[in-house]
Amino acid sequence: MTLSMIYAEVILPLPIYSTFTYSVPTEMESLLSVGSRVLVQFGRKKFYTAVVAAVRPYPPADYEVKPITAVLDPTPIVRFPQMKLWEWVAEYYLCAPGEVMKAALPAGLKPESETVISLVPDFEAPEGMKLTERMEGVITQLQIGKKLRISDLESALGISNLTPTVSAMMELGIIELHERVQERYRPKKVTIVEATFERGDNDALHKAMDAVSRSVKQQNALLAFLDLSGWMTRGADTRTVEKETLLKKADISSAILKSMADKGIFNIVRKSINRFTSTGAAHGEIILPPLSPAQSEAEKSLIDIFKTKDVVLLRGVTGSGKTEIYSHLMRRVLEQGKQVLFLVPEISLTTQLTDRLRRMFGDRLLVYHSKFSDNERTDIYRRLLSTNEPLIILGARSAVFLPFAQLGLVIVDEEHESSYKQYDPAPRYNARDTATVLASMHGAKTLLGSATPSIETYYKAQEGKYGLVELTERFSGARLPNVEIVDMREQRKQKLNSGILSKNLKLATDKTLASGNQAIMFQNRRGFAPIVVCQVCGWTPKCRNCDVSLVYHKNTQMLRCHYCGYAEMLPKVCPACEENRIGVFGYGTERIAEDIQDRFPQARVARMDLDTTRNKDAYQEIIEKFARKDTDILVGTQMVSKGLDFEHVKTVGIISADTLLNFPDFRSNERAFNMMEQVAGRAGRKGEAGTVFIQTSQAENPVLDYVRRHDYTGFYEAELESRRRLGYPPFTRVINVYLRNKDSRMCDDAARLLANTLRQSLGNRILGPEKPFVARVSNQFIQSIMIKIETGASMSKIKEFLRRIYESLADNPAIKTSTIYYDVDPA
DNA sequence: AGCACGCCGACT
DNA sequence: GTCGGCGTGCTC
Repeated sequence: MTLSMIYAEVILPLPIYSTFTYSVPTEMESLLSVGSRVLVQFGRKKFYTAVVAAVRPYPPADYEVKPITAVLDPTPIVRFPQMKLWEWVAEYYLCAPGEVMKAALPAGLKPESETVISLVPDFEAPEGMKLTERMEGVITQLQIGKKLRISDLESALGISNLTPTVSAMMELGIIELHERVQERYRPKKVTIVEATFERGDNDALHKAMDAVSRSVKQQNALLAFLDLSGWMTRGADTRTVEKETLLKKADISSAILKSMADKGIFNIVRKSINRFTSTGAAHGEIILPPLSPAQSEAEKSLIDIFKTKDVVLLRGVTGSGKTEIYSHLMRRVLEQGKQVLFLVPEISLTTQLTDRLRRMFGDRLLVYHSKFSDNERTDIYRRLLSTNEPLIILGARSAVFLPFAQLGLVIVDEEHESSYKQYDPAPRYNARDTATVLASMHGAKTLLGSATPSIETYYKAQEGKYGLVELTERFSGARLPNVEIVDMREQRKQKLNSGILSKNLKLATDKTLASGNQAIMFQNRRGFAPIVVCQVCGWTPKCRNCDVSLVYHKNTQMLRCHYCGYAEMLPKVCPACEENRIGVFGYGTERIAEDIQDRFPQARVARMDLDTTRNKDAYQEIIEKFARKDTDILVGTQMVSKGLDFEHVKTVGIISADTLLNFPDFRSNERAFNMMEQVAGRAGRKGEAGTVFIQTSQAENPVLDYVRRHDYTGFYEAELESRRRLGYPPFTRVINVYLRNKDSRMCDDAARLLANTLRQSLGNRILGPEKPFVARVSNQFIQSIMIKIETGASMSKIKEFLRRIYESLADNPAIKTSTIYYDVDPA
């Protein structure tokens, strides 16, 4: 060990609350810095990709270190402000740095080693060596498969733990192990068609023309090629066209190109797209539709307020045209040569929005979300890493972790959306709040947009911490929908309703359909019937893994758990009493769609929920069909409430508001108000106002009246007062502590002990423990404790405090066997 | 998270 | 007696 040796502290993609130190071999020193990706051996055999968090000139005092195996990239893959953001997330959301790393990097940048097993080439068994049945099995498999992972062997042999067998066989010298590190990322390859002659070589071109004169298809191909390559118009470097594009344009098969290649007109080559260099995207003027006077005034105020505030809330009623304002701001930022992060909830990343932005910003727009393949995400990551050019990144939650070079603006649309909060797995971060931190690290501004801002955000705006701009009118004179609260108790008493439909909603829908318009029916529950019960003995089916009732799905005749996905057949007779009297009650979207079809036999009814949008394009298809007016009535869950623009929707029915209003947590009112206001916003976005019918059996609930009057501020004030009284956010910060144990008793004990200990120092800031709504998931029992902390308290002190408490209890068997995790600022 | 090590019950 | 299950602790 030389004196000049340096040491790297690295983050491993594991849920471990510390970094690990490795020595840096001298030949790697110049290649490595903070943010570098390295390969390290961790434990006896595993290799992981790690990221260098710090470099130090001295070794750790109390243990030996291993050397770094390899530096994986010539330059760091985590930029400096990004690394700062990782640290902030780990600190604030009480999670391990490795968990942040996992969320932040696309899988293509995190190769892991896998152990593969093979037979020792010329192994000869000594006389009388007896092998176990398992060993024989392993040998047979390896003779077929040559090199296999342990997990492959386990699944092939149907055995769960082969490790001891494998070690024994190693001892005997029958098999050997290898570590195989695989970079999963494959650069994208395209097939290119290239002219064999130079541009300007007209002789050659004419020769080619002659050569194809006897085939119409080949002529088409050549003409299409000249057109696509801009042969006559563009610069001299245009000798190539993507094969795929050419085939489409000329409407030919690849056999045609093949024969032209044989004639020596084209070369056909496979080539990996070089995306590590700039594509020279940012050229040309950005043309945007002009803003209305109200929008343009809002834009002016935004720019003005940004001079003094880093974060501004834009509250604009649905249909007030926030997207146009965003576009104009984004253009300004691009023109300053800076980048924009445009965050939207996952579900809003439909082509409706992407297409619109694409038309405005062309290839200055990059889209990033979880439906993309990992290779595509890795591409975008590397692309950003390699460039400083002004770009807009439109993305869902995880886009906050991309390697921005110089961010000028962050926009968080629908900032109140709870899907910005990740719950499982860790890091349990809120992308909206993380994005404002990211912006401040870049010295950039943040714009939060919503029609119904979260209570926390609006409070900060009221307090002057954030700026505030409000748009109270809908764009182009559209009016806010009328809202009618329908008391279903009254309907039933007077027998006005037909099943789930009140008379009011039924009549309005009839009228809407008759006038050639459309309706949306909302129900916040999927499946056919959420309640299944034996009418003789009261038996009801439960999930075998989770503590919830199963929901009946009619089209598959299955009972499903909506938490873990477990499914079983609906039994013919009750398993408890063997009577044939199992009844199904309540309404999910599946049943509502069926009912609606019965009531409006002439209407074309479609359903949109998790079950009908499982495959990749289904969501898009349902929306497009509805937009084309090929569907008259759309029945769906909250999916129908998200940013869809349909001008012919005249009637919206909220089939039952009751389930929305009865959630047992402090955000229940807020969620209900937002949800109903969003759904209502789907009605009458152009021209005359639509009507929204809210059916409920608690018509007197004040939340409904605020929705009826579209009175956000009234709702806000009432809700804020109740939060103040009960000590909930924004007056405190909530941290939920969860304990998980596979033994129900142990779980209870550990939770009680932890809660009592916390209570000793924090008193009535501690609530619980209690069983969460779903108290058992995947065979693990869960308990939760709520901590309400003063808003000013420092996170590092809280973290330290929780760690101390845990240490003091670590010897307790119930605590020791429980998994404890935290959810900071739960959604 | 893996993975090794060490302690207990059900089989040749 | 051994094989193979599972609980516990460590990894730079």
